[in-house]
Amino acid sequence: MDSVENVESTYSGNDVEEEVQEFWKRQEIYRKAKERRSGNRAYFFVDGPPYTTGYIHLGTAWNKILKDCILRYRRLQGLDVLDRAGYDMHGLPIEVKVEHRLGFRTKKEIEAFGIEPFIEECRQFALKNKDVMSDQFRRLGVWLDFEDAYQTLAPEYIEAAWWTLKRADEKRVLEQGYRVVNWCPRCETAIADAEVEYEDVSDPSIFVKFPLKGKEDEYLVIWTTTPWTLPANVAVAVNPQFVYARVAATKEGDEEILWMADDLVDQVLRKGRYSDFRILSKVLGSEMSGMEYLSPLAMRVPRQKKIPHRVVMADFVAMENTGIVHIAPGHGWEDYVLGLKEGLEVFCPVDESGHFTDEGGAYAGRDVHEVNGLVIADLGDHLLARGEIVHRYGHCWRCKTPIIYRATQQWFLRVSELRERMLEEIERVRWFPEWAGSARFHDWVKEARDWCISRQRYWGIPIPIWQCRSCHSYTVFGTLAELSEASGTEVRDPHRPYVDRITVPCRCGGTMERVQDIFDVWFDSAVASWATLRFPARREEFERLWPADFITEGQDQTRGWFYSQLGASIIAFDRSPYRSVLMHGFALDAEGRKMSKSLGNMVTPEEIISKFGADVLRLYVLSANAPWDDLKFNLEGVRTIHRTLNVLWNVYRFPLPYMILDRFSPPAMTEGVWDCMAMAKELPRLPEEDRWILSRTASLVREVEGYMESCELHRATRAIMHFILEDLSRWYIQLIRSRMWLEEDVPEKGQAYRTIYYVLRYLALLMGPITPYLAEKMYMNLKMAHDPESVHMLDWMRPDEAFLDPVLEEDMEVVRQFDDAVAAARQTARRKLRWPVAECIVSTGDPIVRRAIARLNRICTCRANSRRVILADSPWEGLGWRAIAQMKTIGPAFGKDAPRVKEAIERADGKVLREVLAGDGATEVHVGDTAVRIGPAHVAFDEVLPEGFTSANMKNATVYVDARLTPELEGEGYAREVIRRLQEMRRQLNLSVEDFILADVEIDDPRVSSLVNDGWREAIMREVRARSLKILPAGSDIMSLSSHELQQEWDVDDILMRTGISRSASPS
RNA sequence: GGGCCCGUAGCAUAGCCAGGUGGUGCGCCCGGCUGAUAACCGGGAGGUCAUGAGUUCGAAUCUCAUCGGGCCCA
Repeated sequence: MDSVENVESTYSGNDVEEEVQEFWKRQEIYRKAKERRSGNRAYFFVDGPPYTTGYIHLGTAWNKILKDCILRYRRLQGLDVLDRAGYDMHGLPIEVKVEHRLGFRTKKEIEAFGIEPFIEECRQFALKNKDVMSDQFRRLGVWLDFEDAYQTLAPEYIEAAWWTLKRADEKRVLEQGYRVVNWCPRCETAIADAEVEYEDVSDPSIFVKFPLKGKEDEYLVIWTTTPWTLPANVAVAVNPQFVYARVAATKEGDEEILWMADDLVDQVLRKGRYSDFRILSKVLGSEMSGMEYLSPLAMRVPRQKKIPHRVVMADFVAMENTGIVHIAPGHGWEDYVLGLKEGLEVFCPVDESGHFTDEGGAYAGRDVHEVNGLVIADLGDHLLARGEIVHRYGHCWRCKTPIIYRATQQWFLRVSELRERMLEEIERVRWFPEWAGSARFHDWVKEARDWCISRQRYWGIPIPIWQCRSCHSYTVFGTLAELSEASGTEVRDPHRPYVDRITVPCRCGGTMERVQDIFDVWFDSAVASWATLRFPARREEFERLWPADFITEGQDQTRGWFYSQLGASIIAFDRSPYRSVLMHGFALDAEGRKMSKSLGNMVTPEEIISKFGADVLRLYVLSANAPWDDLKFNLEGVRTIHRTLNVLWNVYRFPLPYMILDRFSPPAMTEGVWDCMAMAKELPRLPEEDRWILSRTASLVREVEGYMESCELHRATRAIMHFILEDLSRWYIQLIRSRMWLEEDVPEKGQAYRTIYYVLRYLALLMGPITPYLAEKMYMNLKMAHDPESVHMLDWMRPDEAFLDPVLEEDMEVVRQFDDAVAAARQTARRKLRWPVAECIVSTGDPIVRRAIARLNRICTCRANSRRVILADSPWEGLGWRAIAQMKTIGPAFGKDAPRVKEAIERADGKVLREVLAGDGATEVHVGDTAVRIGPAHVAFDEVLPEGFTSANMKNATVYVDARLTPELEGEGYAREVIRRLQEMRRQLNLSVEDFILADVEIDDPRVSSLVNDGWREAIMREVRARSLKILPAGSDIMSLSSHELQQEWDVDDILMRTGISRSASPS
């Protein structure tokens, strides 16, 4: 494998990414990876289109990373993945941005500027941002088709929306109606429920007296936070179930009669500062039906004089405020519905811009917010109380203007009629997590209201309805061709204002013109699943692929894209447009708060990438938590991930120099193609640690597969990281280091090369979907000449069953615990790992521990740096015991002799006493001249370690370490101290692995010097690759030291050592 | 006010569905290793499992209520 190269000593995500990006681009890897799967079983993914506002935030990045990870995985599995990216490019947000840029504040300014130049500005804005965002996504390593992204502004896309509306009309769910809608007075348009954002605001909170018709000083008391809607009042509602009181209330000597809910009398009158009251009578709400009253604003709003105000029944009236609700069907949804039921007049004296019309009488021309104050003033004595209230109020999602409710003429889709079908379809979809569908989405759809799809704006898909000026009949055009044919005009660009100019002759002889409205922008993305297949212009792909196999978006899209798509799809095809959905969480800051510009806690993907690289960001967001939980961004967590990838980098580069030195070549099937099956053949001959890591690898692949199937990406990534850190870095690599250093060409070295090569190839494959750059970089260096060009072109391979060895994995786990226990026992003994010990005893009754320690004894001995590792029963017979008198039982039993019994017990040989008690159950001790009988209850025993031993516990066993030194052990200990210093100096001279040196050592202790020299000189020379070495007591040969290139002094456990080394000139 | 989700050491997370000794990582303290080396490893301290009540022999886990956070709605 002469292609393997050494790599930089530290992992730099950005360097790797730059190189890999360059490779992908030069070799057109993305195209090739797709082509490789072309024609295979299809996997149809639909990208939820981000809105083209120009920057991506952490949540957007997370969203695309999730998509990319899953799609890369599917592609490795051989599926032909349809991965067209998409962009949402119409709508109010862009209009608002462009308005800001042009300095406009009203629609009139836009009209004056001209719709044509205005929408062209919008188009340019969207197109530019689309490209910026695509570049940002690419940098994240996201492989979606950005070249051919679907764009909601494209004519073919617009056609899909038109076609869908035509279906709605055919199915008779399209309706034109006069209804109350959310209205933004700044944007002068209806907005959808989904476009309303709720924020806390302070509003007036007023209690108003409505005079009863034909009565003197008798009133119904209502409460409202929108005084400006009082000029449009036509009724009040009471709850038929509630008890209402007729109260005589006194204030400043005057008495008046007030009606309100009985339970609320106290608090209302307190607010109105009444000094006294008495209840005259009580009635049920239902009995108040039909009572008539007058508007207190009749003098200001002439229209009010003609309105027959009355009391109506409504179940939605709550026991709050006064229990009587002011009803203005022109300005409230519930009011409007109630009005329909009761046949109330819909009075709406407010225009598009939120100003009162002439019908508003004294308020004509005034803004609603201004009218709030005027109304309060005009109410005069009819104002019972006033205050301020902070409550949630709806605002326009784009311009943040408080919305108002207005009754207007709009186009609707009667979604409420489709509710049952939608609920049925939800159950057929596979949801991740399950409750996203069964609970959350289900509950939302259950409440679904009709969808107002018309907007009185410019930048959007024009509603393809042409209506006759004379007879008012209308036609919905489903395609551009239909429109061309009917109008005799070629449709170049189906946007406003171009399509507005097209007229169609009506059957009645009149002329049809397009209705002025454009679509709600949510309707654009609602048709994405077929628009992205270029339906209806093309049918073949639609027939073959639709509905989508998978989509994934944030939890906010429950009411957004999950919903709009389902609604549109039920209308168009009567079935769900997606088969499975992963609902992911929101990106929050480290405190769990929403990221927002105003809070200043935004974290941009760029800042993370520039510091750590895209792979680190990817692995972080994928592993930090379950996809459906909110992501609490934590920089420390990102750093930890970076460290993990650095460990992977070290693991990967560790064997490379040795492989290069030995000209290692992986087993090949045919010339230059790796034979991944070869490993299985030599499996029985491999050392245990190799078979173990191969088993772990096989287990890991299975584990990852399972987690990927259930979208548990956090578990998949954590399993991989655990493997890298625990199994590979902290264990396997440690076990095979010495095998890598072997000079001779021995079989176990080749086996180690082949094994680690195999593991790294698999790891690169597994990590392809997660860290596509690093995986590619590893693969580029490891692959053989005729292997697939890219790690992303490999086929998912599941290792042979034969590799799985659960017993071996279990045994190795025991050994790792043993290893930890030995380290702990050594720490107690203050015996460094470098120093050998004579013996480790594993005392246990557990058959698994016994099996493991026996079978993997070679590894135990080596890891423990012990001459022997042996098994012993539990408790270990080498232990001593100290008898401890149990005064709780001795006291009552022996009375005043107790202290002397205690003394006798503790004087006895604990070990003997214990054996006797265990055997006979009782024995005698001598107290003075008499012998007394004692039993097990009177004595407890403490372990006593033999001199020089320490111990530590592991699971189901105790490890005893004999840390006593012998001259032989001491010699090796010091020898290893010498080796370590000479190696350190080699490093300082920057020598490479194969260089030789000349070395000399002076030890300031004649005994130690001769111990090391006599037994270990040759071994030291071998280890440090020395051609010559003198080991002498201090002062014997200073000249030899001073001649060296590098000299150093060391303090080794209070013994002074001087060392000197030089490069050996002779070639190796 | 309603629906869904979340709350476990300084921080982040596992365990919860199927009740029985609360794991892990980072950080911190102490030590080790040194041919992966501006790395790596071991040990230790650190927890009212948000709060309160209930079910149970036994609750982080099941139930209810409350508090805090998130998304969505009214």
